[in-house]
Amino acid sequence: MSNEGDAPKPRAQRLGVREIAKRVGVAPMTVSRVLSNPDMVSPETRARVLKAIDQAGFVPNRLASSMRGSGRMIGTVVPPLINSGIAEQVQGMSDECHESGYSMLLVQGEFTTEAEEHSIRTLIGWRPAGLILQSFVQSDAARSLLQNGATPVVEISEIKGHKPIDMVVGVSNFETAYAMTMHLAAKGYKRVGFVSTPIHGNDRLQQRRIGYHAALKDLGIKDRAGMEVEVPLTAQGGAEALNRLTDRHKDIDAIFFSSDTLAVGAIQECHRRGWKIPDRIGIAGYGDIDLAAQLFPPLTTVRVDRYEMGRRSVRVLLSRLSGNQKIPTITSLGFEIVDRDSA
Amino acid sequence: MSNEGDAPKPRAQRLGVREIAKRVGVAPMTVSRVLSNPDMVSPETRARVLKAIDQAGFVPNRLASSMRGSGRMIGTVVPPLINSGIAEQVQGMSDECHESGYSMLLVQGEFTTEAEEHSIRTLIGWRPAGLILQSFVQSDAARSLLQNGATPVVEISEIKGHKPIDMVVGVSNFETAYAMTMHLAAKGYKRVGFVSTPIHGNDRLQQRRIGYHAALKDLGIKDRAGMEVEVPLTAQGGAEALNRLTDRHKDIDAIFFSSDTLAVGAIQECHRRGWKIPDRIGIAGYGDIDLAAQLFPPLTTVRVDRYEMGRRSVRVLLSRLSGNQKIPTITSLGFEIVDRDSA
DNA sequence: CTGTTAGCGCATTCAG
DNA sequence: CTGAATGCGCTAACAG
Repeated sequence: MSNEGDAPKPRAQRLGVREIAKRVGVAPMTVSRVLSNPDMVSPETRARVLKAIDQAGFVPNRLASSMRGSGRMIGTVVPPLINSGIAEQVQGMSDECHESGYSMLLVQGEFTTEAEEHSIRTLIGWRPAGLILQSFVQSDAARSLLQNGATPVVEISEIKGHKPIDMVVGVSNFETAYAMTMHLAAKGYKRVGFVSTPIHGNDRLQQRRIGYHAALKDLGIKDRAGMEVEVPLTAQGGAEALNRLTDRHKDIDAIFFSSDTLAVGAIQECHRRGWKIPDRIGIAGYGDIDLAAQLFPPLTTVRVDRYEMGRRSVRVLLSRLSGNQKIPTITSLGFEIVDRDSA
Repeated sequence: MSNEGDAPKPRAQRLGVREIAKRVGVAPMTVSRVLSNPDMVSPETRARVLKAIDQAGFVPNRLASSMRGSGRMIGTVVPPLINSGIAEQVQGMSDECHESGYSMLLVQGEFTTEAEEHSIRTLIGWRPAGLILQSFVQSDAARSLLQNGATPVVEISEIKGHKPIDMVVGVSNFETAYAMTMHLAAKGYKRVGFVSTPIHGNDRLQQRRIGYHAALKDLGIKDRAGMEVEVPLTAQGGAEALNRLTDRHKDIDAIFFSSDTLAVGAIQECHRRGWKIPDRIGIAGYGDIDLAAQLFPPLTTVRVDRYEMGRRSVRVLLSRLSGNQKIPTITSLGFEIVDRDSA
């Protein structure tokens, strides 16, 4: 029933290091070395192996390599990509990964405890060399998953008051919002509203809100009810926020939006109403998206280099992977208040 | 030197199906079954295994599973995410993957032959269950990589005149551009310019351009020199295109932008100049991004459901993976000319 | 329903 | 510089 003795074991000639080795007349190990440590192989042998690989159209199996410890994959969980400026970060991460020969496993997660934990489990299942998280790790289950494992973790997160799991890259959202609120005050605005997208579970937004309040307090401005709203992350959300806020308080003179997308929507709404910006109302955003400078009127906003944040997070991770333990646990990128015409 | 006889083989108790099995007192295979075919295991055994897994915080190694043939990873190569509407597609793909228990390996590629080939090689190295490509596969090397392999491939691509590698999901960019050009003509515009982002290597953009020309021809409008420009995919690019086109031809009365991002930029430029839209010039976009409807004035554009395209491509792929061979090779999604006020 | 055997393709030893 | 043996963790395939 089984073919042991005579049949030449007709196993389909699967294309692998073994097969290539056979064709060239060397040991599989030699082929493997050509792939990962070319210098350990003599130039001639190497050339012959390379040629065979090319002719066969052989693409080494990365899964197998990874199982032996040298995985070149990094996993990341990010918030929804649309309208959020996250796309820039992902681009930065992707570029940096690519240049270093890493692949990127991407999971999108919402800001809920269960979703977060599930995403992290999924990623860990693939035994990535490292993890980059943009969700605020809340659940204890998730934290312990991460801390037990030997997988390095970079959180792209709020810098302030955060107990890092491992490494953190980010900006102080508190500072940025504080700075923008102060900036608006310095420009003469007295009654500044604040608009955010859903804050729950997002430490960055939370800190922006706190920064806004801290600035008001330091300015000696009393909190008034109804100066804040929460809307979906869409241009329409921005318009809606403008409407709600200005309905409640006719005297509101500026609004600080926690996202440029929102601010852009609000500005369109002002055009629709025939309101002059910044005369009738000042509008400030957050993120400095591509459109911000081009907008009419140009948008005053907080510039955070999202692309660089993405790149940096990967770099920090890879640096740790290459055995460098001298890496600071926290990397804070700068920010800039970009003063344009909208406020 | 080696411990064979007496030493209890002190292999670090790695956490794996084996270890879990030992703790529960079953065979590794049973644990494996609990993981992938729970129904094949008796409820009690299953419960005990699940409990042990949970207590140990065990996350099964997906690399190992994948090597045995049941990989749940799909690979994708996409153009740059920023400003392109690709983010929506990625979101759709991600959501659909997630719901089906798949993970997504993401590679960003530029539209060059080498980059494309490199990206595809990288992806194939991970032996994904399937591939979704948004680059126009040009190089023969890449095509053969794809065709030899047994990996199902979905191309999100132009529908028209495309020789598919395997499956195709997309819209007819030709038709969309043709329809929009006709639409503009029907609204009375006589001299319509065309603006695109760099077209080279991007079959979708190529087809939009061809569609535009075909419509002009059918309308009996002669091609005039200088009615087209190519600019970077930024709002500023859109403004620049407007400037260049209106400098060349004072009498141009509408511009069809191959991307909403461009159109938005152009509209801002009009505001800056004090030009009324659509009186002084009509502006049409492509994509119907979130902002389009909210813009002042609202943007006339081509609506293509990018999110759905992403979802659909994954669904088509998974359907093929589950053995369904009756899948049509081409899936064409619809489009819609959204007539708003900007043209 | 459960267990046994065998091996996916590569790379880490260690020995030439 | 090259090779042989061994196993990463899991799951088909086949018994029982």
